[in-house]
Amino acid sequence: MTKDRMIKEMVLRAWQRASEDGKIRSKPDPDKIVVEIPKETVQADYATTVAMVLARLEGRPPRELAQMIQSYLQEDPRVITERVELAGPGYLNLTLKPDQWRQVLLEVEEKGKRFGQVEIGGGRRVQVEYVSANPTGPLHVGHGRWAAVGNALANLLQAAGYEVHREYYNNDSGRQVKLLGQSVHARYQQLVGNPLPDPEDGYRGTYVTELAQRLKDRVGDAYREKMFEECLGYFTQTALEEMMALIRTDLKGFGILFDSWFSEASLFETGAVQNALDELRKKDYLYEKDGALWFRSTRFSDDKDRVVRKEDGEFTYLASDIAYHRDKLSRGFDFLINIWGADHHGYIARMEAVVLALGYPKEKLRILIGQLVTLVRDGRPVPMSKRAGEFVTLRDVVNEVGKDAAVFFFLMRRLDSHLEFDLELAKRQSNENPVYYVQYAHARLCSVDRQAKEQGIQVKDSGQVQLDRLTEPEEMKLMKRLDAFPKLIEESARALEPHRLTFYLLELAGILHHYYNKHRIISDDLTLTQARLLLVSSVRTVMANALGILGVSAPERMER
RNA sequence: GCGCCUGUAGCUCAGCUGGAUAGAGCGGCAGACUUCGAAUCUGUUGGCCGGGGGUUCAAAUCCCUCCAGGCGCACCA
Repeated sequence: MTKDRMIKEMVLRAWQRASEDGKIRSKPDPDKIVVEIPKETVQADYATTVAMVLARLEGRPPRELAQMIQSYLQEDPRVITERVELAGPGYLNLTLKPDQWRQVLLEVEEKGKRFGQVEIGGGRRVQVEYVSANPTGPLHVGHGRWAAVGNALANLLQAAGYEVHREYYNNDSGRQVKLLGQSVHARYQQLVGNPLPDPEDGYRGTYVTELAQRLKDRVGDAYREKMFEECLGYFTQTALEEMMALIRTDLKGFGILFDSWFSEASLFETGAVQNALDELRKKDYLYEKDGALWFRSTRFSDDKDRVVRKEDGEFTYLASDIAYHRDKLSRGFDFLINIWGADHHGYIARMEAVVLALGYPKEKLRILIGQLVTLVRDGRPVPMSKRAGEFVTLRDVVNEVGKDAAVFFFLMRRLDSHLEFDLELAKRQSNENPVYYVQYAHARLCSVDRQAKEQGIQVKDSGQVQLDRLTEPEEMKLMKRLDAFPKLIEESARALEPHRLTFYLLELAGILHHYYNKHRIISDDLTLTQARLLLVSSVRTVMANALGILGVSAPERMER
């Protein structure tokens, strides 16, 4: 049980007994008890506002009630507190006995990699769909953000006791893919000496030429002078495969793995699109108008109805998206998470309509919208023009700043906050760079460990270590932060906000560096040394666990 | 015009499921290596939490409104 829960139950017992003794009229209500960690200027571990709440219920001054609750808290038979103080307008500030905090070291030692894992998921199954970039161009920086966030979120949910499935939805069908094939076809012709112009609105980046070059390497000039229509299938299919291979390679280089890759084209091949539309038709959610087929999404509070099959007989992407989500929903997940870029937020309403139309509660689908990324170099935004095909790719960024820095930077902001990515900062090897700051802390502790081994210091079994030798304020601070880790996992998972872990890591690293500079871990005092080695070993474990969830490596030494 | 996101220190941002005198990093200024790794640390500087109204014992946090920026508003993906 987490400490704040223990405190909460203490408060509840106090309320209960006050009520039984007739000191107050109101019956204990756990929902009304708030236990929180007070701000740092307050010298206490926990604070509760229960007296202020009671003041309202009882119509009496909060401080008077606080005093009364305080006396009950002090009488509590299961004493884990050292002090209970009354402060401000009616706060009760509780300070735990130091030994309560020291226990966390034994727990970290015992659980190791599993320390921090919680069971709020209860084995429920969640699917996270992220990146899902169109295979018509390389991944750009924004995709990097969704990749980092999606991966970290999946890891986080796993740590919180969910069973997680990661999926990439591949839009390998439709006009855009064909256009890619055509663009590659044109560049291919140019490469083999047939000056065919690029198609109107075609893809123009240098990657198109690269794809054409690969194709040429494979088939020579076999398709020279052939019109696109004659070899449409070959060019489109090959371009698509090459593009997907590039995307997979980039993601792998970024440390992102998926459990499955779902093909949009397969939805047409298996008849899934037709089946999905049939279901909607049966429910009277489809109708014909102006030669097109419409989904009655306004029935579910969308702004307007949406076309699923165009006048020319082609299906819109919405048709396959309906089929895709129907498929996902049918797989029995407890809920689905989609991570989309801000440029797609206009589709939320219609997707929610789809979920409802298919007969599922809206809560089955949680769409997270990520705001866009601005790259900054030397204090100036890096211009990105997709039109000219001159955007900075994810690969460029990873090559420049490294995988760990990129992932960490993508996770340094709340998802719905715009992200300014400073390339120079991400590369800097100093304390200004947050990712190095954290990794260095971990490496430093590994170094201490090596040092201890070299000096032949006997590492005792954690149960044998004299924990009460740990008395410095910095040591208490470290143990308190370690203790907070499982709760952090729980809250971050609940809020679907992996970025909280980066802030936690920065804070923990800060306390550690401070501690390291002020106190020597290895000294002549053997029992103290052993206690401190256990402490820093726990810090190291927790840092590694948190970094692991983020998808950032925890190096044992830093390259110098 | 409508919708979503954002607006907090010079800069980049936490805090937003309401709680005490609003935090961090960077920058600026002044310091610390004979030390287990100085890729580190210490001190200091810095705020009408975009403006206005409301709800509450209590508002950066919730509601309304206005202003500013980003992104959307397709029979494109």
